Amino acid sequence: MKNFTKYLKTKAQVSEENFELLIKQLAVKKIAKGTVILRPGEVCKHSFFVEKGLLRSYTMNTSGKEHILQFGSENWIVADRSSAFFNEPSELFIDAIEDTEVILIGSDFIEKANEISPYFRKYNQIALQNHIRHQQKRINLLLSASAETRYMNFIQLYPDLISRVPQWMIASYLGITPESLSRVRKELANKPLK
Amino acid sequence: MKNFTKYLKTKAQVSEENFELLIKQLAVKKIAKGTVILRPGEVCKHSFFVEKGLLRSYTMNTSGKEHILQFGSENWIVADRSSAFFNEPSELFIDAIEDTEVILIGSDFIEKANEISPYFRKYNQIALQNHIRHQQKRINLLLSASAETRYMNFIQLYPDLISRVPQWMIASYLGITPESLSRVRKELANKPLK
DNA sequence: CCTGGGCATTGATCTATGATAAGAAAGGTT
DNA sequence: AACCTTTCTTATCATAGATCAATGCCCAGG
Repeated sequence: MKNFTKYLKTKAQVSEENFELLIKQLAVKKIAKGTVILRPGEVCKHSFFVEKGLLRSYTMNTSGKEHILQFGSENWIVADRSSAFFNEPSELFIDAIEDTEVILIGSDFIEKANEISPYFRKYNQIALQNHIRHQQKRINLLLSASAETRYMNFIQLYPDLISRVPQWMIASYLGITPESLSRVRKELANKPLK
Repeated sequence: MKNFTKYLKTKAQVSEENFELLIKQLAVKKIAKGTVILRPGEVCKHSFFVEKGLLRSYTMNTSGKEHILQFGSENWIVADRSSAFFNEPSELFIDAIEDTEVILIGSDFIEKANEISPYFRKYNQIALQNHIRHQQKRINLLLSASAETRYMNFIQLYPDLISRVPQWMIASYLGITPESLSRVRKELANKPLK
């Protein structure tokens, strides 16, 4: 829980004593690589704070094709926000790309934390706004940029993920086929300008 | 201010007396068709509640191509949330597609409303979450669906906009060229199954 | 240390959508 | 009504990226 502790104390500015109160609401869980922890139809009852490892959320269309919405490595929170907030059945899968350790954050925790720390509420607000900003950038990229540009953007945004995520998943995140990504990479290798 | 009044009283459950207090913070503004009310580099100091008319927000890349992020007709709020919240320079344009009447909502208003009505804060939260959900759906569509599918989705989601928004703007929203949209429409007209 | 199943690469097509260009239609303005 | 501008359509050609198929690679488990 080291990362999460740090997260709470710095980002949400939770005091030592409040911290003691809060951690009682939490559960830690180990998730083996490949394990699915949320699937369509289920309500997303927890947000998953990644202590260690790597998660992904994705949709699957009727013909079985996956489309990755988010990766979450250490210190990221992965969840279906809509499902959790509105208490609706999710349309997403969430599973583990690596053996992963997560902190389960339920609504009870959120409520308690909101009561206890005014910063927590504020930090949550910031997190939501960041999410919106991030999604907006992604929409804009999808509307305007070529596969190559999107890939370069990905590299810049998530340099650490390049080596941890299989290439076909990156392709899925970018909205192209693995073959296309392979070609894009080849072309980039040839013109190593800069 | 009729629409906005209704909006405040129902969605944010503001009482009559509080309402009187709040409206002092507000300004109404008429915006002629084509007028730009936010441009890149400026900080978005107001959210625009559309009383009547139609706004759009969009980006423009270096070669002058526009990419529409949002339309906002009656009862919608249009703004650059990131710029407003984080007090950063915006990267968006906002302008009027029709002669439009907006309510200017500044941060002073938000703060006051939060003080006065607990529901207001809550409603704001809901609005943010809705925004996220909506963006996520759009990302998923852009990742997975053809131009035709995206267009049909648009029709279903915004039936009223089809007649009010010029077709090339819809194309821009969908991430395709006006010519392509014209083609898509032609094909849809030919196969009027269902 | 073999071996089999994901992954990545590569090549050969195929297809949806882009680019360009031109004409037709639709509005607004005088 | 006549005119000009903007929007929409249509046609042709060009291209990014998809699809299909084959090969090689790697490394995880027996």
